[in-house]
Amino acid sequence: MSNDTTQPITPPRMADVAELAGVSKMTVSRVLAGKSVSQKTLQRVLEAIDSLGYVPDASAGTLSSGHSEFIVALVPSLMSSNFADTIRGLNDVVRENGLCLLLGDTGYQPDQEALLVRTLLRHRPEGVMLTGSSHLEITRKLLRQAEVPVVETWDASSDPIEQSVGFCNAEAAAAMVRHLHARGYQRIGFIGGASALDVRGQQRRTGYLQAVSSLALGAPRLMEYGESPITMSHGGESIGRLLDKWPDTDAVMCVSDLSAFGAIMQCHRRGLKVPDDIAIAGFGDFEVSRFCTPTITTVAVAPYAMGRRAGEMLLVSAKNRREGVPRPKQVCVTGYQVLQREST
Amino acid sequence: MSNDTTQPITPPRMADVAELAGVSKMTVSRVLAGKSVSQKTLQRVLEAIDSLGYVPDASAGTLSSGHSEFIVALVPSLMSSNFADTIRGLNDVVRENGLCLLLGDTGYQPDQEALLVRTLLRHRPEGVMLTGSSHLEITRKLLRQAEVPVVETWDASSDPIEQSVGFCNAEAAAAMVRHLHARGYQRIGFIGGASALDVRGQQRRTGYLQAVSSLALGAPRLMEYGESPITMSHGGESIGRLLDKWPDTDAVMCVSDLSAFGAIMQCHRRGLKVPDDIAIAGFGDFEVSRFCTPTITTVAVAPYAMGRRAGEMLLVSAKNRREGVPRPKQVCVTGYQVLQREST
DNA sequence: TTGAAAGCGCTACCAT
DNA sequence: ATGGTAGCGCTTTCAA
Repeated sequence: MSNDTTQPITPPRMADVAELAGVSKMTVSRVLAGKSVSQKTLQRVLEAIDSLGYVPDASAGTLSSGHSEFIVALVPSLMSSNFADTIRGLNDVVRENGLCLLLGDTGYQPDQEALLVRTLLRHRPEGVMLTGSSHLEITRKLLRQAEVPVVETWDASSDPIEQSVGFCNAEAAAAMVRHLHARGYQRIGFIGGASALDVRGQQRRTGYLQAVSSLALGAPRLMEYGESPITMSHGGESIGRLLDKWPDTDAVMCVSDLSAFGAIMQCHRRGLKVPDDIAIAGFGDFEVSRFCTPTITTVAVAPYAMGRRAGEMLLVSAKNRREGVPRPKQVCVTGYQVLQREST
Repeated sequence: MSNDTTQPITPPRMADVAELAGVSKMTVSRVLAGKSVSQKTLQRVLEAIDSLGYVPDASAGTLSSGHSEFIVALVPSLMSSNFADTIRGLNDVVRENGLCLLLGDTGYQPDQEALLVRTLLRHRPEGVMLTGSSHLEITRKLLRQAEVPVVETWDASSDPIEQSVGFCNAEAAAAMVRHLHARGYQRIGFIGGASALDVRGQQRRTGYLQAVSSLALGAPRLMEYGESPITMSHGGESIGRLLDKWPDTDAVMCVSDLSAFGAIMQCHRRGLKVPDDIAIAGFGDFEVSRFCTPTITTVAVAPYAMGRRAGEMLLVSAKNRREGVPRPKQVCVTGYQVLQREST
């Protein structure tokens, strides 16, 4: 009968490895850190680690060294493939450098963001990636006091907390309006969410309004409806409302490809041809916009690249902090591109 | 001229708070843990915390208490909205209970999974969520040795490492084939990825093969092509190949709604009507399948619910571990449902 | 190349 | 209700 005790068995510690290998803890520590030890010692230590199944305790290491090897990332929503791509880019860089990702989902709630920042700062991350440039003052204060490297993404902020990587959402949306106008459309509407918390959506709306105004396209045709995150169902409902209100609309730009797709499907059901009866454009270059019929004219941004860049900026900044090098504010403006496809 | 020094300022520690409040560290610790202290003391401590901007150090707490308050989650891909939903469900539960999510992306690579497990185990998580039930022996061993609560998701494993929550992918796929057959389709094909590493995709293929065999539908029409994660482009290319090989196919089931969508769009381009000329079904009930034209017949699973359930199981298991209560193996089978829509 | 000692910031435990 | 003491398991620093 085997001794099947259930009481907590403490996992092996570094001292156990040291004893088994016949060396001191320090030597084991050096092996783990990849520092130079003699060939023979290395061998013995590795064997001991292996035979004990030793896994170093990160909290002890962090406490002692002052380096957590954590990067925190906060996104408004885990559901959007756009933010997921940014996380993926960040994670790739983070993993390549042996760090870990601590993820938080703010649900587009600034107070939730503040709460997450406060909670996650306890782990003394080496860097924090935020989404957008709009944050509560308490959030900024917590970050400032922690002196932690911060990079804001998805928005080319003019006054970042520290660094930012992104584009101007208003400008990109305006570019789409100008593009539609250049193709001959005159009565251009906009479909977006009703939530003021979706700052990037609001910025795109602002860009639309500015472009409509400067092109003298008449009164704006603004349909704001539904909560973020914007989904496909959003587009179907919104286009109906917009056309009810302004039946002679000849083109619509949507705050997201997802709602553009929903809008197109709804038009088809209503017997409207896209783009012959009405043109519909999206934003974000989601996968669906490349594969649906008609393919959707959109604005490509670079979510994955933003994530990677954010990771790189964070790592440089973390290094500078360790070395006491000053960290100037920095804005990295990424490009966007209007992609003309079949829907306009 | 302000004293703009760049040298690292150590953040306030608990002792600083204690001193300012005129109490001992222990009292501060109790306040933070929400334990009972006198009203007056509480007030003073909270004020001190606030005025210093004190943020407790999690690594010190973890080292001392033995509790990390981390939950680790490993997914094959951050891009799939299905896995993102599971993460969201898990994260919601995790956050509701004040813990943090450590996220890892295995890229469908078992060795990457093992590496992540090894790395993340250093943080002594209170629980680990894995995707699928197929893992390297080293992964299982690391997890077993750590005695950490583990739950595998997306697969009703008959022999879980500890717990599992999911459904039988083969059975669900077979149910779809039977559904198609019941609607009168006879020459049913299957489109999936070519990668053996996508275990759930392979299981669905197995289910297809079993159903085709038991229904005596003749030789299987199997098109395996492309790498995971399966995307929309996958479906377009695969359907072409499948129809080239077996032109009289009357129905196709795809390993994912995304490839089903791609396949349908490709059919439209070829002038084939769906479902009149060919029926196409998907798997997973992605958003696109509810909104495209025709809407796509699919198998709904419950990604978000699986994530939540996994989180709950993990927390219970973590509590049991703390209290020395034995943790029996446990399999939670979640449902699936064939949704008949327009595409079949 | 290796080792011994000190201590990182917190919590458990036992006093008072 | 509150405080003192003793570590948690590592890395840093200095010495050999």
